[in-house]
Amino acid sequence: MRPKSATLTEQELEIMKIVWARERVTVRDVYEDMLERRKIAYTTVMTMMKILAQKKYLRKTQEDRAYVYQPTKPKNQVIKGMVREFVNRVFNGSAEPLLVHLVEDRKLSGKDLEEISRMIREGRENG
Amino acid sequence: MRPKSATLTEQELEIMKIVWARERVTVRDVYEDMLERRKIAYTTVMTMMKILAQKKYLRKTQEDRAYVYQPTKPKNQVIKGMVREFVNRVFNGSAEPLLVHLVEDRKLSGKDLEEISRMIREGRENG
DNA sequence: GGATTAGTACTAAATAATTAGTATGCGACC
DNA sequence: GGTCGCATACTAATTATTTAGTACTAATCC
Repeated sequence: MRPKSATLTEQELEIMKIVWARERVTVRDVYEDMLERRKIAYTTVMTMMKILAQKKYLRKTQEDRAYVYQPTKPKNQVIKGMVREFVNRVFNGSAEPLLVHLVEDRKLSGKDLEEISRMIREGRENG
Repeated sequence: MRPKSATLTEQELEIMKIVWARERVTVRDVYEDMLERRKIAYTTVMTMMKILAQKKYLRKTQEDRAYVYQPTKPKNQVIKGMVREFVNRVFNGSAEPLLVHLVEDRKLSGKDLEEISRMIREGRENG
């Protein structure tokens, strides 16, 4: 009865970050990337990527010996979904309290906010 | 080897929200609150609260027949930890991209940002 | 051609998270 | 005093997540 994660799990995200950064990867590519940061088995990476393919986050195409994996959804879209899920779960959907936390935690300064609000004002053509 | 959650899990958070809102609760209080939103067993709530007590999020004191539970950590502090964990995991620690997503997703308007940045400017005594 | 290498599929085991059943005790009520 | 309701402790089952081993295949190397 445990609910399946509606978004990417921690390890899935780790892998997707690598895939998005390179666009076209083999299991080996991802494996070697991850190995630099921690001990992990090749087959573990393979299993995770198979799951990501099942979940439609990756598309695989046979190419020479190994499969080549590519993301099916743009990073932006997926991350936005994760943010939305987080805001819903933790803040019941409203973003202001999140913002307050970020500021209190010095993740954002008033300067950052002004900068971004200026960006918004200037980049508002299509609404 | 699956890593234990460093922060509150989904259901744990659900319960903690109720506890924070009331400050002093019994299992039954939480159970009835949750029942309004979904089907759940009394013992399930009890198990979760026992876990939260083990994890030091709750403190229980015998009182009459049932235990009374109280939060040990303020909501603000715990939520801040969750935000931090999320920003680290998803955005490698930097908050600006999160902000951009929030704005793109219409969770925040330029007006919201300006408002909050004004609040910061005015409320900056101790830094 | 046999050994080595790199890849995949299949299988499975460990742990975390979630849910809940059963047994048991204690006070209230009749 | 027996029964009922409510509380807890203990136990356990289910599912998701993470990790990886084993067997097999195909290409490569000597």
